[in-house]
Amino acid sequence: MTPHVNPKRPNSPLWTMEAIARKAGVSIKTVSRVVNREPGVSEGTRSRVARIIEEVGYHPHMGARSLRGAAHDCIGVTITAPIPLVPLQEDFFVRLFSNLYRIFGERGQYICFDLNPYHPDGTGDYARGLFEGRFAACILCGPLSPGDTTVKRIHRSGRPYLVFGRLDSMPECSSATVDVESAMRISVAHLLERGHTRIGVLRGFHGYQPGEERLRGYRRALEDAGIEPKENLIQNVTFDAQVLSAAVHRLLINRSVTALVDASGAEDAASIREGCRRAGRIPGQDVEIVDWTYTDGAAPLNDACAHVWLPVWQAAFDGLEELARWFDGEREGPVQVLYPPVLRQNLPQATEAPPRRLFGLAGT
Amino acid sequence: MTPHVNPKRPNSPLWTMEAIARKAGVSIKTVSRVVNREPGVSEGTRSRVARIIEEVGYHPHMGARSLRGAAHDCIGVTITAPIPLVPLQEDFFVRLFSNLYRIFGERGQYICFDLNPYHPDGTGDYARGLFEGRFAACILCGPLSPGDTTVKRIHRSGRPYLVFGRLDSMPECSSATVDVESAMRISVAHLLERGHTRIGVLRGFHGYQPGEERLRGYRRALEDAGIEPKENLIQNVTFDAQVLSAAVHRLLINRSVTALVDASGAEDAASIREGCRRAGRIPGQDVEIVDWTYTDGAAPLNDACAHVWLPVWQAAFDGLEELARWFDGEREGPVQVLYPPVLRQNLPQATEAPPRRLFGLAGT
DNA sequence: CTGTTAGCGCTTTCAG
DNA sequence: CTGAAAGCGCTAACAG
Repeated sequence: MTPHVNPKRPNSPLWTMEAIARKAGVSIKTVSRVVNREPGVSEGTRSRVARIIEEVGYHPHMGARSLRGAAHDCIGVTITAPIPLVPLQEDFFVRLFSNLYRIFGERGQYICFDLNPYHPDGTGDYARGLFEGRFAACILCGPLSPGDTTVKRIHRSGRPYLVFGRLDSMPECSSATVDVESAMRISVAHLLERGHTRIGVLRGFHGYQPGEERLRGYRRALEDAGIEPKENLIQNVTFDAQVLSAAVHRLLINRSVTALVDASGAEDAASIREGCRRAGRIPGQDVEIVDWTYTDGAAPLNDACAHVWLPVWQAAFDGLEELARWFDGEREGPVQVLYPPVLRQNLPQATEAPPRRLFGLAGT
Repeated sequence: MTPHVNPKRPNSPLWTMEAIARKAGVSIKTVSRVVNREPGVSEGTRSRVARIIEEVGYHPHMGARSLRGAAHDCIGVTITAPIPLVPLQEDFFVRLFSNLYRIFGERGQYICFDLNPYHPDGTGDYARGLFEGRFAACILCGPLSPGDTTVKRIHRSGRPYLVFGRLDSMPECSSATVDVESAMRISVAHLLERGHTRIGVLRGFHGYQPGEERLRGYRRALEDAGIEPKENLIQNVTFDAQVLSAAVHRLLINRSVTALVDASGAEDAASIREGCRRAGRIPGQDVEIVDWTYTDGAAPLNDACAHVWLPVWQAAFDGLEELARWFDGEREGPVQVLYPPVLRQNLPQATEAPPRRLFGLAGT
């Protein structure tokens, strides 16, 4: 029943077309026709071959098939930067997954994650799944480095892809994101209007494109107001609670700094508050804060004077729909979804939930 | 620079070993040696070839490689039943994913989901990812059907796999789960001790193995007490809120039924409560309820007289660790993790959170 | 309607 | 140290 298994090749297929063909007394090509529902096989032969396939649980070897360059059925998700720099919120991830299932999974396509393409020996390449012939399309999560060349290679390959972010050097990049520069401009402009001149900034994604966009927005806002940008008021931060509160402390210990933009992207109110406390400052009283949020109507920090909503999720899910249409040939690539940020004042007080990071949970 | 691209094969590799070999003026085998870090190449040749590989962004084609039966690096997760029958809670899924990342992803392995292997034409097979040569190991989520033969094929293939559940007809099955039969026995026994004789049951997973285990546990408990099992007191339910409350209503409208075991697996307190209300009954007063939970110390239904904790998550994550060891050859398969359920009384009152299902979120 | 042949990109085996 | 040749399982192209 079970054909010969070669101990030297533990992962070799249990059944091949050739074995099925022999069992059915037909040629390999006939089996191929049955498997691929091609015409040119009599009903009798077809059902006989189909029954054997069903019986033994034969499946065609996708490696061999893909070697012929046929269409794949695997959607890849990859991470463009080391995990600690990618603040995957649980909520976002769950929604991403749910949408991927609805758009691709329901038709039987595989959804494949390449979470850590960075080999210790430095041979990492976040697009490897695409170039290894595994992914038919690719979704890039996380910030791009300004000097990134990988996404250009992806672009040139012609395969459908989508980046949740942009790249200055590559306006043609297939992307779905929010205008971060504008978010910073309206944040700073709002504080300028309220009379502040020395405005501290918590700037996330240093060394990556979204960090650049934050910097440009800050400069533009001050230039527009005729003020010389003071870049010592910019603190580069990560998503680490210690780093965040230390940065807030460093900025606010200087009492001439009367306002703060939380553009960390961390949505971590507790750490901001802790930094204020250490500096002896009280949000809403002796320091005004504009904080950024990814959820409309949700205020990570209740005492902020305004919130800037970055609809990154909405952009991402719209982008996925377009990516699917590109994949299906219903439109051409690249995808270009860009949402404006929205400044909101007077949000209702809310419970300040701590951020829940996907990869902080391991072992629980 | 870019080699010839055949328009008839849009997914063909952009670079092959042959192209790299030609560019470097060496043979294919030498390139292969460099790619696979095999000895037998001079340092000069190696670095020259490596530089070209780096430059053009060459990656070996995994289809071609797997054709030779080499080890794969892709861990598959598949669903053993149609999605509506698999009550994937968001929390569970997030933890599953996080653990998969920690165990497999951090070493650079791919994690690939086959969420909907059920083709409309009936050719579905939840193990396809394994037999197509995509997965090196496979994790099976969801209940198995008593007549399942697919898992036997997986078992015979010798590849590492893990089922979050068991199969009566296959005690050797690699599994990590909780003793559901025992959960039902202690649930019913507890209510018998409290003087109830007509005990209603909400039984989930009808037609699947965990449904069978529930039934057996119910029969055993009554037999042990010398009571004739009355199977008309068993209501088969799904995870649908309407179905749940209707079943509760149907059971409790008969006032001779004084107790209820919520073995739906839905953790949906609101629907149970709604069913009681419709039947004019008050939990804790004129009906005693034992409800099942997947989280220790969390009481889905506050007015229950007892809770049975099924540590399915803990079993699952322990099982994953063992699966990884099997995968690495540090132990032999199959994995056998079986946790006992625990009956808890007097849990503190908690906020009754509604269940959040992973695939109920699509589009948001 | 059915079968034969060549070759996809890679690794294994064997020769230099 | 390096390379040539065979063949993995499948599909495209071409014969019967």
